[in-house]
Amino acid sequence: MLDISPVNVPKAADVLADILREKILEGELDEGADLPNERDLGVQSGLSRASVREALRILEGEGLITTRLGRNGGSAVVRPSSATIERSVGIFIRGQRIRFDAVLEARAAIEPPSARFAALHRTEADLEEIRNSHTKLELASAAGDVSGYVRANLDWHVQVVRASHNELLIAFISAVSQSVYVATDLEGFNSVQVRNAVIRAHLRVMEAIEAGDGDAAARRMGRHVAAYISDVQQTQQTRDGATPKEL
Amino acid sequence: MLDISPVNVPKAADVLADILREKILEGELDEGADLPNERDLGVQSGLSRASVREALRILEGEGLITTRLGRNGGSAVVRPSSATIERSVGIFIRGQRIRFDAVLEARAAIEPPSARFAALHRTEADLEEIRNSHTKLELASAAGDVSGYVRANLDWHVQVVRASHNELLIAFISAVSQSVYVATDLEGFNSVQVRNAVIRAHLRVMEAIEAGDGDAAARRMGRHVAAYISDVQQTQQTRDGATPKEL
DNA sequence: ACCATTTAAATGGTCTGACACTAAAATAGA
DNA sequence: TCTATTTTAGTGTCAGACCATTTAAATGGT
Repeated sequence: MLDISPVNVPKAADVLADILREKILEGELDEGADLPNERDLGVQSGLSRASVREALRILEGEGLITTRLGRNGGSAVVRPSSATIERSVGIFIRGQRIRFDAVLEARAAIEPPSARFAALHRTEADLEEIRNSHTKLELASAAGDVSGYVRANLDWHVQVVRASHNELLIAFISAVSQSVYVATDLEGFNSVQVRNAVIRAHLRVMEAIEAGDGDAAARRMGRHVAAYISDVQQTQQTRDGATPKEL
Repeated sequence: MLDISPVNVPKAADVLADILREKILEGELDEGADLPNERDLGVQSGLSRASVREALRILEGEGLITTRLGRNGGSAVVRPSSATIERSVGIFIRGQRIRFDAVLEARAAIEPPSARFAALHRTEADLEEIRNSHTKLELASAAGDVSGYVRANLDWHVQVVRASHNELLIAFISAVSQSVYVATDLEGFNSVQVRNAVIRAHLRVMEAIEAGDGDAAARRMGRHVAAYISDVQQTQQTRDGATPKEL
């Protein structure tokens, strides 16, 4: 007797989405190119408009197209940005109940090597951005604006990684930072000592990046994030005992 | 006169998807829970079945639900896995034309600290998995099966990161490895010397992980990936001149 | 009573056709 | 020429039907 393995029946919308995705990623449709309107796509593909719409919605979810309303509307190809990664990482963290510690650990893993690359590849414009973020940080700290301080802090770290000019690391750090921000307990950073220590650490890292000293940048960033993590952990323990924090 | 900024009109499907997503991530609907069928969801939400389906398709794309056909079918909540991250990273790399160098650089950044965590957190089962992967690597290398060798090599690296027990780092490395594999030039590993050097490096890393020596694991892994990258770059240069490789 | 077979129900997948809404372009009016 | 209006090309949404698939229930044979 014939032994047929379970045949996979792909859905019409998936098939169309696969075809269009490949055309986009292959470069046959480059950025800004308009796709045919939904009715035409239906006629061309032999599918109903409903299926075509589902396919387009898939691609939109993947960040490959945007769809505009009204005359001259329709779907146009866009470059997938790190936003897609950030979204999926955010969902992953929340959905898997990744422990906050693990998120910080990932940050601690990525940032020192990123700082090294930043020291090696940074441009003058990059330094400018990093200094700007640091200035905001100092201002917020002096003003006692804890929320602004936390935001500026995260932004500084993202800017440093940006200077590495490695788009993947930038995307990862952005994704992780997003989640760090929503979970960071603002009260933990009310201490002036902690804030001042952070500022001093940032200055040392910036010096190394400016000097193009990759080893020093990585080493100092490593110490800085390690100190940050132990601060966070201490704050958590004094506040709510041994309860492991979840996102 | 009143000055109203352009109001954002969310689409029906997006609104419903937002609501359901929040219920899922909040834990109100936990893993395995069945959503109402599409018709009921339509009645409950006051939307048409088409809009409901679009909402469900969004959630499916985010890896939050799966949908089964037939009687007792329907949509059920699932835990978002790293597969979602892998997909978005893959699309990002291809869509942004991230240079192969940058992908390798990201790997080089993530793996050494991951190896450190692996040394600190690995279990006996982890060691077993790593050793298994390494055995496959040696067999493929001895048999001259270059494709199998490359696959086993990537698998070994993923297993090491797995031993770190940090789900985020695992997801990142899996995502990146996926892309490394499809872009790896097999011919670069035709050299027996290169393959043997890799095997020796793996052995040294494994020793450190087994011994729980985080510093050594990170250091050795760092040297290993650096050597790997310079091998790849040399192969590329001797073959096709200065053409930068894209994914 | 037990097992194999057939039937029916539940549910997602797809199609058709219509109308509503939006935003840009064409047109008309001053 | 400039502004207000109308047209129009497109997506957004809906309603309803039918198809396809899976499984539970009914049926029947032993």
